[in-house]
Amino acid sequence: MARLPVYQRILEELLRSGTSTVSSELLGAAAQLNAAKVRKDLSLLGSFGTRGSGYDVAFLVEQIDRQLGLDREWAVVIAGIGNLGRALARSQGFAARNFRVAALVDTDPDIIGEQIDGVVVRHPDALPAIVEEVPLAIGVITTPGPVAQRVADLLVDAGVRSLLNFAPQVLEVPAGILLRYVDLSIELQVMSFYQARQMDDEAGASMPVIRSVGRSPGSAR
Amino acid sequence: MARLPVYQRILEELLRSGTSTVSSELLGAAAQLNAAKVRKDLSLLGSFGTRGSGYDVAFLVEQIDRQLGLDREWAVVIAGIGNLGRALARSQGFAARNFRVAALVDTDPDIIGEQIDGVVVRHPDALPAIVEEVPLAIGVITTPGPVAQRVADLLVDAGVRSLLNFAPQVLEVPAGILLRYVDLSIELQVMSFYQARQMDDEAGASMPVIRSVGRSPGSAR
DNA sequence: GTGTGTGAACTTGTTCACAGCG
DNA sequence: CGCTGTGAACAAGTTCACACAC
Repeated sequence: MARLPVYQRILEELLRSGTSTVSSELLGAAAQLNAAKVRKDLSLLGSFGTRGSGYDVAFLVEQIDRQLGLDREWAVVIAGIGNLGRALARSQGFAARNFRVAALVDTDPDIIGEQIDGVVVRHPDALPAIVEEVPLAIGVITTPGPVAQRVADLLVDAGVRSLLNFAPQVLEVPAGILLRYVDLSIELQVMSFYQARQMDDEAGASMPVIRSVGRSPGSAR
Repeated sequence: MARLPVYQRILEELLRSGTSTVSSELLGAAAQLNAAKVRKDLSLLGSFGTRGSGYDVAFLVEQIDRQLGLDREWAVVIAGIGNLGRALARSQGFAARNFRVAALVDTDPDIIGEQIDGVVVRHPDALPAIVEEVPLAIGVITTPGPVAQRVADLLVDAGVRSLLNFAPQVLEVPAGILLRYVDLSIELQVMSFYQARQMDDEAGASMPVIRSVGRSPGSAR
């Protein structure tokens, strides 16, 4: 369920602020969804709530972590060390959780050998060798579009099972490989779509309907 | 509809390769969804297909562009000129379509004044003045989490109607403001969730194929 | 009383299947 | 005859409402 990471973030925030118990109502408010949805979601992890008081925050975090597979460490490889790849390599999003940037690859000889946060950039040809050191779980593609497919193939051949694609390119991967797109251009287009509709609505209707367009993390989100 | 930008990308690819007509079956295969879905989606833009032959690629692109509001230019402001903000400012995702990076803001005095692709970084206090020059449509938040809410408030006050948030922070905005999250940490967690399940399943038999595009949003997103 | 867990109603989105147009 | 457009069946996801545990 795509909402679990959202709950998680909120729960950790609560933990830091010293709250030990939370109701579905509260959690829902923070996640901007209703209490029933929260309860349904959490109930399918098991019955962890206490009727009358709510959920134990620390325990819930632990359960969600386990469910998300965050009790293991995941080795991440970033392919394409341009502006975006560099930014991601340094990003806190990886470091904060059990994701470790284990490898960086690029084809540019000027970039190979460079160190980013202690990880050396290597040539994609080294992927088989890299995998022998550390089994890579997740590949992040931040190359230009035209080479993205080739890179994806290399990563899959090297044994990577999940790909997160930032390149503006629809990729083909074998069945069984998990593929997600994070596409800036698509995000922007979706936004302009809603905004255009909003403007049209305002121009057209004599009774302007305030349309609160829902947020959506992940499915994205 | 969140799939329109995906169709668009494929259609433009087809245009470049000189294809002038396309069936729902083909488009579906390229977008990794079935033909019926494609037809349903396209039918609610109007009846643009020709029975027996398919859709005219160029015409379809134009219709989708109009529907997505890409026939107008959208002024984008990026708030938070760190690694990610810089990468996005230089990104092709903006330049390629009718999104123009009209302003960059940051609070760091060392960064203010810097030029990125011809746009000068200014202080957020200048937002009202910036809006007077160019009405800003979309705000992109690439600040650290803790200041994201403040920045969002500033942007909304300045008249920005849509926000794309890269900060690891759940934001609150007034009704009527469109808010989307692109959260690396959440993307990774979703991946590890599926991958963990996949590993667990492999004791069993099935190989689930999970593919997803964009996000979410939505309430997801 | 308070807040979970869950069946049952409802809504939204997807797939099927086929009539009808080019 | 091929492929669209669409109603009708189906599935998934969301909300409601309430019994019941604490």
